[in-house]
Amino acid sequence: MLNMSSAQVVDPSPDRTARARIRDAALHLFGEVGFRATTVRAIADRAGVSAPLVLHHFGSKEGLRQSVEEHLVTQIREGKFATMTGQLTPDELSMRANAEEFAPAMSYLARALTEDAEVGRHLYDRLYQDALVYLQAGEDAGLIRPTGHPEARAAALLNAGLAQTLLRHHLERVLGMDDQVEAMLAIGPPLLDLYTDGLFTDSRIRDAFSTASPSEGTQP
Amino acid sequence: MLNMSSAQVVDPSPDRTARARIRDAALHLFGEVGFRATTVRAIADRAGVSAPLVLHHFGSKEGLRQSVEEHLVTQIREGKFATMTGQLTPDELSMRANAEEFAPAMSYLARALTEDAEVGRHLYDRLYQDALVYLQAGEDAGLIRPTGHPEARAAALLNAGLAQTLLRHHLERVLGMDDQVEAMLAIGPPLLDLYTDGLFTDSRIRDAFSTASPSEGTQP
DNA sequence: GCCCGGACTGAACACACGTTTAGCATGTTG
DNA sequence: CAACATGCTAAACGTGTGTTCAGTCCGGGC
Repeated sequence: MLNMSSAQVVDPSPDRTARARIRDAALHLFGEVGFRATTVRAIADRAGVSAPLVLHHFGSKEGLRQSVEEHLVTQIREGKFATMTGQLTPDELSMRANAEEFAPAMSYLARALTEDAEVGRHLYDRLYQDALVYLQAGEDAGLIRPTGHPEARAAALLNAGLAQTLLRHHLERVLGMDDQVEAMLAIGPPLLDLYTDGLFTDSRIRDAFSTASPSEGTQP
Repeated sequence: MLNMSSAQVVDPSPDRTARARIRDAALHLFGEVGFRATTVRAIADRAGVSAPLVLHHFGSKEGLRQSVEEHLVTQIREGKFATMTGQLTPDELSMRANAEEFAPAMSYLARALTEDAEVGRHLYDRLYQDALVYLQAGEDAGLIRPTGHPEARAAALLNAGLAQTLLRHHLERVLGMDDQVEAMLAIGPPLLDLYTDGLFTDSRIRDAFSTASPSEGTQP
């Protein structure tokens, strides 16, 4: 908010239509600092246009948000953003490319997930359905253990995956990593170990919970 | 924001000092809708006082936030909020009591964790240290599996636990639960199974990742 | 009684910001 | 050429909101 007026006019391709530049600028700023903290003038500055032009094209700041979100919803439908749940990882290079390309959208969606925005619900529901069928397919193929609570398991695992994106800044900080990709790579092995062997050495802890009360929680 | 002026003046104990009522009202509203979206007048209404009195006691809206956060930091130091990472669960009744008592603070801190607020870093660092020593103690006691990446594992598990709080609204929605405690109880068993047996039936998936590249990620 | 300081209020101020208005180019159509 | 639409801007307007001002009430010390 301080030197918002002096925001650099990033014009990677100055020939693109002003309307597109405005929408990109809005996505970037909304994702970075949030909708309310972003001023129409800051969006205009970043897109290299005047403030009234923003409203000329989108009617209002709220209309601009809706346009941004509609664009995101189509991308959600196309199955992008699956990487938010923990990288599917072809290789590090493509991870970096993906992270860079979708960083603004990811920031926006991360924000939308923790507030109760329509687009956040949309994304979560999609990822949840994906997780359900993915886990079921793994079960059918004999790769994933069966469970008596498929919905709860899918949701819990989805949350665990999303958390690595939502809390990426903290992850980088405590692990001393320089960027998100590095941090994601660092937690890969321990997560694979967790998913393969579990965390406990035996069933004593689970037994303790199941005898104490018929259903219970867990620890870090 | 609509009928913010008609916010009910919740006065559970009208004898408490105005200063305390103001701080409570601020914590509640900041946690509910965020700092920027909360007006000084709304805080004053909720506390049953006038807007200038808020500033008389705390200097400015920003000063009020700092006062709120200082109060939270002392509570963090006292080790409250450990339940954010997945309930330690004495029993359902105390879970509900705890959830109710700390709901406003939890909302505030959940928000602080996903933005990059000072108090959020403070909380995360504390929980991370707790997780590290907790897991190490479990290892020493022979209950937790050893790992070659204790920091990364602790951070990843901490995130997974926190996610259940950060994404509680989505969890409730997709599982059709009525409140957070119910949802937490629902994911307890699958998480215990995950921690006890793992998710995969054998090590094929991990092997595939370790042969493909020396370090890699995961799926929902 | 008098004074002083602190809690407290209604009214007003100042600024930020979304939005509106009026107008200027430029290109296209009749 | 006239008429008009389109993309765009500078300037101004109106409102919401943090903050300040001036003053009231009240309790305690002298």
